[in-house]
Amino acid sequence: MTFQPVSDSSFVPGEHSVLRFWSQHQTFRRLRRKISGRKRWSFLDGPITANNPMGVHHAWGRTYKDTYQRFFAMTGHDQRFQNGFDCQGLWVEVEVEKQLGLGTKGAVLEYGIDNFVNECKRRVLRFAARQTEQSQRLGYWMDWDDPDQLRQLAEHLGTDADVSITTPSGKTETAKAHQLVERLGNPEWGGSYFTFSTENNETIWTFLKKCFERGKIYQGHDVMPWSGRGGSAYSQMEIAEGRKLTTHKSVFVRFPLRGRTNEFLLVWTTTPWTLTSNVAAAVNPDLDYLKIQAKRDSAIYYLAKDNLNYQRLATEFRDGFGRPEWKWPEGVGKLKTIAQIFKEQGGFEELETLKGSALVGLSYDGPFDELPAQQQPGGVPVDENLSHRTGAGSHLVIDGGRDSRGNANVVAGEGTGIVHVAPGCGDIDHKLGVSLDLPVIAPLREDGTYTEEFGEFAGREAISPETAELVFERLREKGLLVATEIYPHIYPHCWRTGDELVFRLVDEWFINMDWREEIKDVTRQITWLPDSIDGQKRELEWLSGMGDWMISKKRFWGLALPIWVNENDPTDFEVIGSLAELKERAIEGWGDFEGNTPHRPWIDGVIIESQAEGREGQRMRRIPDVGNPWLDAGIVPFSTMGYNSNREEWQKWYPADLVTECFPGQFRNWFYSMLSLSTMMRYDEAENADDKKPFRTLLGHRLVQNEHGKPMHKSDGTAIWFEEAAEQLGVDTMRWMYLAQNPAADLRFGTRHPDKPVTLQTPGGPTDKTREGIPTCTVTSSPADETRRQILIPLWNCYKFFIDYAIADGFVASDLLRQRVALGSSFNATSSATEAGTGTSSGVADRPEIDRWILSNLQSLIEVAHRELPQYNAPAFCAAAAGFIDDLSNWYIRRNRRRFWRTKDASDTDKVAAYETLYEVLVTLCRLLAPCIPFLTERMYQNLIFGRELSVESQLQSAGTDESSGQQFDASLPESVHLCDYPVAETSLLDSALNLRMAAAQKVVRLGHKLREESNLRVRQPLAELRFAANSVETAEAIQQLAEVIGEELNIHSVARQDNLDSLVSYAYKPNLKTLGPKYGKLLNTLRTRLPELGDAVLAPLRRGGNVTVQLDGQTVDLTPEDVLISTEQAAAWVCSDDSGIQVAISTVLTPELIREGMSRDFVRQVQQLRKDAGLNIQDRIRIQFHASDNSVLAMVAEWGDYIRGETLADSIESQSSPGVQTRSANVGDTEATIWIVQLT
RNA sequence: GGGCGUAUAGCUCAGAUGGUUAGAGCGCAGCUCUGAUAAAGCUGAGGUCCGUGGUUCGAGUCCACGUACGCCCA
Repeated sequence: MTFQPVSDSSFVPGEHSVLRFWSQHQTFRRLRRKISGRKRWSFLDGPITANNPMGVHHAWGRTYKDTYQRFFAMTGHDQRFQNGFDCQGLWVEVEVEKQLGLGTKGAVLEYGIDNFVNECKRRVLRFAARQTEQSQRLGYWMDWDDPDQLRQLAEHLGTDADVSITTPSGKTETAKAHQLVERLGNPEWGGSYFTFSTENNETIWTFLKKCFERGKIYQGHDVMPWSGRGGSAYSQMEIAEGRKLTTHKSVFVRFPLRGRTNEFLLVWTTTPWTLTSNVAAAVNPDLDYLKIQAKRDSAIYYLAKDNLNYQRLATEFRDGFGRPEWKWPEGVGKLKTIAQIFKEQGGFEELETLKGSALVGLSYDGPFDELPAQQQPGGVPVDENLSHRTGAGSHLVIDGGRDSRGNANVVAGEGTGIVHVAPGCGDIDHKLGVSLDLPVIAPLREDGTYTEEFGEFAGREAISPETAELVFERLREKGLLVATEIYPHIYPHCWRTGDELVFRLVDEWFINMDWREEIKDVTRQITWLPDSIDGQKRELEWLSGMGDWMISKKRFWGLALPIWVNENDPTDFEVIGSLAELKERAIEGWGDFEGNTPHRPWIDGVIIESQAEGREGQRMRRIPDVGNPWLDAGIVPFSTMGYNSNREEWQKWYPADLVTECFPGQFRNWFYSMLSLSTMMRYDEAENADDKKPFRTLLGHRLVQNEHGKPMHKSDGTAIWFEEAAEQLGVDTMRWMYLAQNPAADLRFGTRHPDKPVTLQTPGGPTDKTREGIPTCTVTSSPADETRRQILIPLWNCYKFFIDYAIADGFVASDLLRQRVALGSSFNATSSATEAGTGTSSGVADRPEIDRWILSNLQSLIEVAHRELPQYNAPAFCAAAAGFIDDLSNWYIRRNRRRFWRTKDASDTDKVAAYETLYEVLVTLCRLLAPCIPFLTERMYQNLIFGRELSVESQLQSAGTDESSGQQFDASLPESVHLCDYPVAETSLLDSALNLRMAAAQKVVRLGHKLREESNLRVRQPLAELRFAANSVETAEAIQQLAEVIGEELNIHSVARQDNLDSLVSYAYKPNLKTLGPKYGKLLNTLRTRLPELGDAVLAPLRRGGNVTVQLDGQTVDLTPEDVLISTEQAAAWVCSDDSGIQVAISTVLTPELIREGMSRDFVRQVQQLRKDAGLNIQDRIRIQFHASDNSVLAMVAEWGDYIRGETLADSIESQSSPGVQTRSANVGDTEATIWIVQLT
């Protein structure tokens, strides 16, 4: 077998050819066959939302997922390789609404829920196909569905046509599209799981049924953040994600006190529309309030004393609102103090101070008491229990009370200290109202407009500015308006549509989470990585503080919540646990439903009968709500592993060994939902919390940011699409970046330049826009450049170096050698091969020290891999691998180049040892790095083992023909690096003493380079002698053994060991504070100044390991060698330096001989550059011609001609009287010469 | 308002258990090396280790208070 020549790295086209290779050779399928039936390693994929194409932020987690799966496959673990798609929920609806131009819930109803839901399914299938293709480009090996088939299914959804598909497992299935779609991902078919599958939805029913059996499901009424256009309430977690800085027109309004003439409560609000629903006014009884009188109309106002001159939002005006992007809005003035507002209106006078408690109990006239809503007994909607009260009749000053932590709800500062309370419009307001039996006035319908009880406001949209203006207008007419202003604040917005949220009274369904302690116990059983972010603590904190879980949403596309309610009695409801149970209970509608998926609208028509005592036979109808999508994702540890369909199989894979996701947010989303659902699912099956955990280890990682550490946004074109990065940076590069990154820190990935469009060379040909039609743009990334420069290119060049010389030299890897390096030493076949020798003339033990050194380092790296990767610590492995590549490139190969250059000689065992060592290192390194950078390692492996180059060119040539034609491949060797076993360290090759020896030599070299630099002696100038001494015999011997290597590297003729450098250097002494401190305490300061003064005369014995006793300030001080730090200072004609016990001196004397030798090196160097510039091959021969006016050059050539010819493969060197045409003027020593070469054919 | 965390070179960050002249990578400047390298090596400039007190022979490190920023919760 011969190696194929290697050109430059061409990472991206190389990746394309590897993808083709894997596909043609079905490499992944073979891997699965190889590990089938082995011990299991269970990975559970967190579903990716199949609603948009992937960006680079998705690729981080997917790189972890792929790398660890590949690692565990190579270490012989069977796996499921199942990807997941998150399919249901509002995020899909929002996109589909946009796509169809449906702005409101009403528009959706008009379009038809069935059409709408089918469109949602189609969107999911199309983006699942898209993300599948993107994932494949990343090299992510999963049991993927055929993307084209997913698109085909999308096309046929909603039609009656039969569709045929071939499943990933190879089965052919024919049915209507929706019937195939609902079964995607089932164990018999294989492929990704889809959370819209019937299995997934039905398993959530199982969960909800268990909740119901434990009495945890209830219907609640609450004031919830609500989006009018979205027509939906929001959970706490969603609000936190949607906060934005905005401005509102806020208003100071006055409420006339009943029974007092011209006296008012001064009230302030940022939501004028809620004034229509005012019921009460809250004060803090402990706070001081002022009574002031306005000069203009002699009106008397009450307000909190501290608020009168309070600089409202002063810090925000200066510093913004807590995030960089939340600066004070331009064009909005600084806020006025209340005092200033009154001054501008004619001035005021302070009358008296009183406690808030003095105000409690006063009644007042509301601003909109004429509205029917204010007049309606029991409030809006009517509460029968409060039918004796109306809103208008309840206007009292109340105590604002305290929150759960004991803080007052009403505080001084912003506002007036008197808070307008509308229990139908606010969360705290609602709680207050409930506690005081105040009637609730809820003004808004689902679409965010006023109900009919609100007079002229009826039908108006609450959040529209016109509504606010109408409120101001009416207040003005009534003489209640004091002032308005533009007020910036952080306000909740819909996290998807960006609309402002309002607070609205709604009926929703909840899970009572009073079993949180059970979940916390389960949480404690799990390993949370990385350590530094305290994931377990964060999760426990969330679980401690979380409220009940609102699981319903008044939407269309999602889990059909299996809650059936008695049409006559809303308190009579039941949760159905399976479709079988539903079928049994159904009295109406089952026939129409059967054959459809359990989604709206099809399931909505199924009616069952109540079995409640006294209600038997009454009709029950499903609530129209759909479920919270985190239920969909949280159930996957059960649904995807066959909990309901094949319990035995499920037990094999549960719990998962690993889940990994981007963690900000997931503590209250996916992690939370999985923990909760698993705890409930297992409550009646397992005793110990440990048996309930859905996964053993969680690996979280932070966010991908742009290069400046700022978030990337789709909206401003700074978010990088996956293919933009993949085709410009290369996915091996990206993968290394992700893997080497500390998962606890944001990754500053790179920058997209929206103003610089670029054509991408994709595997499918050139393209200048994404599939969605977005122009593709230039992406720059300095971490990617760095990764390529420091890792991938050096690795590639090590490989190219080997191949170049192996070809030039005719080195052929023997079958035995190939077997040994490809199969690894854990195989019997190989160990015998090792014993029998590998066709080489030397075993490892006989190879030079530097060969054994790199092989020893290789074994260390293997050990690091086996230690770190099972602990999911890729950064530690990557760091070690980077160090190894650096050692290989900048020390091993750099120091050994000459061994490869030597002319051909079959008996040159040292040269063979060099080739075999480098060959073994390269192949083993490929196997080690294969899980991390699967493309590059595959290309290298194919050539190193099979002499097959996966280049673009060879792909083009072989297109249409059998790729392997003309090549014989050894079937006994793994066909792909990914079918190899992961390397196991050969402990007999580990030699830590050797590592220390080499480290000492490298230290000497570093010192030598430093000395040359300091004394301005370039390396090409040979020097006569280096002397060294060390503080231990071992170190000195180590350096001595590597003296030749050191001399070569430093270009110094003699490297000589000395007992000491006394004759060349003087010594400086310093106390070692660390050892002396504890012994002498306060004497240390004296010691510090006096000890160096004692000098070599007194302290010399310390250098030879002896002790010294001295008198200082009348105290006896015993010094051991450890107590003193010794450094060197230089003497004449030598320069010296030292580092951790090693001392080095270099002779700086330049003799004429040395100078001529240096000139010869310069001369060679110039010729080599000429060879390179002329593009000569390494074995091409030349003739050298030169012209020099200085005789010293001629003298040098006369002396060193043989050397120059040997180094440069020159047949002759000829001095010319004048410069030639193509010449190079070059410095040779201190003089100049012009040199040119002629190639010999 | 509560809890947690962070503050070290122009940028990004290391700096168990207190110890002498506080490091690395990137960037910058210079030098060197190169028959694999888009490289690499070396040297240099660049630091009130957020501030103030304290403990100690000795504090970037431990303690207290303050300041700024981040995250979580309310």
